[in-house]
Amino acid sequence: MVVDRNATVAVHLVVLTVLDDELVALVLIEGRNRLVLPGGPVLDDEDLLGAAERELWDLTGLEASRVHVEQLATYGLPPRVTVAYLAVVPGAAAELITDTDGAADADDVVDEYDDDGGADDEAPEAEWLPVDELLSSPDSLAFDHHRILGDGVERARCKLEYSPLATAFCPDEFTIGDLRRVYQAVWDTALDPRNFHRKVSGTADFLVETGRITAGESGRPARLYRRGDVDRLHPSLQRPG
Amino acid sequence: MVVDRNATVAVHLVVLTVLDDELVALVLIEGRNRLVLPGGPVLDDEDLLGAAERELWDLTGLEASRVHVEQLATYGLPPRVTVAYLAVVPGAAAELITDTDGAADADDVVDEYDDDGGADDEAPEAEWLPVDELLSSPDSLAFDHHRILGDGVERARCKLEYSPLATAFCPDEFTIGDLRRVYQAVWDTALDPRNFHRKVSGTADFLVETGRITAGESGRPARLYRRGDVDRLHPSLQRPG
DNA sequence: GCAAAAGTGTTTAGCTTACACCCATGT
DNA sequence: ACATGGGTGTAAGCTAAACACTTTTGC
Repeated sequence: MVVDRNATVAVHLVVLTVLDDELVALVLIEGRNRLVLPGGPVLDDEDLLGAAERELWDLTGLEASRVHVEQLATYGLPPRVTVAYLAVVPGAAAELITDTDGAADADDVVDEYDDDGGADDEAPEAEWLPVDELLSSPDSLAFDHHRILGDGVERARCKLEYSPLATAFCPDEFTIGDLRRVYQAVWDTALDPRNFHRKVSGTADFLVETGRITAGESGRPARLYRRGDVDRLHPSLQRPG
Repeated sequence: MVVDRNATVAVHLVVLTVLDDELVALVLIEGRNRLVLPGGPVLDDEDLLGAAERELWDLTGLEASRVHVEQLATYGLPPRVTVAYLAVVPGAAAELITDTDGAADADDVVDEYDDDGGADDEAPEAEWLPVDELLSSPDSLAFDHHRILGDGVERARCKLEYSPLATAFCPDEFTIGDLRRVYQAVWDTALDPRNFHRKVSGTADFLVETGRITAGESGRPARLYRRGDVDRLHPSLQRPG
C-alpha cells in the first residue's frame, strides 16, 4: 500500500460570457488547430481557488471580486489531477480582451500549461469561441477538456434556474432585457419578454432598482437594475422545453 | 514560479443512509471525542473514484455497483488536497454494520486515514450518527470535515428534488411509503402521503412496478417498485417550506 | 370491529402561458 | 408617423395543496 506523494495538482478554467447574444468560452489556441482550456499548476503559496483566480487574471486582467468563480469538479488519474473551475465574466469586460487581442498585445496572455506533449515557449493565443460549436465537435478540444467544458456549461445552464448566476454575465447595472438575452443565449431558447419581465421582477431580492434608466438606444428607455443579495431564487425560473 | 510537485491527494467520504426515519452519516471515532469522516490516500494504481469506492468497501463491504457514489468537491491547500465523495447506501445494508459493530467484530472496519496528528495503529470505530446532531455542533468533526459533511448533505437534499437519488437509500424493491420516509428524513419535513403517492407515480420512469406487494405488515399491503432508468425527474418534486 | 397504512377522487388556490394592449423613445 | 423595445393587464389552462373517502390488511 504505497502512498502516492508525487501528485501534480493543476487548475483549469471554463470561462464563459455572452457576446452578441451568443454563449462563448475562452480557449487557448496552441497551434495546429490544437485548442485547450486555460489553466496551469497550483503554486506553492496558493490555495486552489487562488490559483484559478490568478490564471483568470493572467488571461483577462479581471479582478476576482468582479468575476463569479466556483469549483466544478476534479478530473484525472493521480499523479496528475486537475481541479476545474467555472468562471463567468460580463460580456462588456470580455470584449476588451478580444479588442486588445486583435491589437497585437496578446503577449500578456501567457499560460504555463503543464503539458504531456512538447510544449514550446510560444505564448498561446486566447480567443472566445461559441460553446455550441466547441461542444458539437468532440475532438475540438485536447485532453478531456471537451468533457470539462460540457460539465461547466451544464452547470451554468442549471444554475440560471435557481441562482442569480445570470447577473454575473451582466455589467454592474443592467436592464431586464439584458438579463433576458443572457438567459436566451445560455439556454439557447426564446423567452417571452413580457412574462420574463414579470417573473424576474417578482422574484424576491433578485434585482434591485438603481433609479436610473437607459438612454440613447432604440425603443423606450429601460430601468437599470443591480443584482440583489440572494444566492437562491424564490421562486426559481423554469427552462422551457 | 515553482511548481508544487509534492502534492498528496486523498479522498474522503460523506456516507449517508436513513435509519429509523433519521438521516445518519458514517463517522470514525478516533478516541478522545475526535470524529472524522472516513477516507484515505489515493493509491498508485487507482483513479479518484476507485479510491473512494475502495474506502467504502473497506468500511461497509458494499460493492460499488450497489451504492450511489458521486464526487462532491475538492478541498484543501496544496500540497494537501482531498477530493470528497458523497455515497448513499440503503438503510437495510447499513444496519448490518451497526449490528456487527455491537457484536464486537468491528475489527474489519479499518481505515488507513492519513493524519497530521499522531495516528497510532488503533483501528478507529465506525458509527452512524444523526446528521442534524453533527451539523448543529460545528466542532464535532475534526479538520474541515464539518464543512464537507454540510456540503454533502446539502447536495443530497437538492438532488432529491430533481434526481432519483432517494432510491439509493432504499433496497432493490421498495414501496412508495418507504420512498416517502426517505424524503421526509433527508428533508426533515412532513409530506402528505396521498399527494406524494400521486406525484411520484406520475413522474415518468421514476419507478417501475415489480408486480409484487408487501405482506405481514400493519395496514394495507403496498405495491413494490424498483427504480426506473432516468437520472432526471420530470416533473421534479418540490421541497415544502 | 378497529387501527393502520395504501391508494383514489375532488375541490380550490396559485401559478404559468399566451397574447392584447399601452408607453416612451429614436429616426 | 412609424419602428423598436419596455412594461402592464387579463383570461385560459395547468399544477399543487388540502382533505374526504374507499381499500385491504393485522390484531
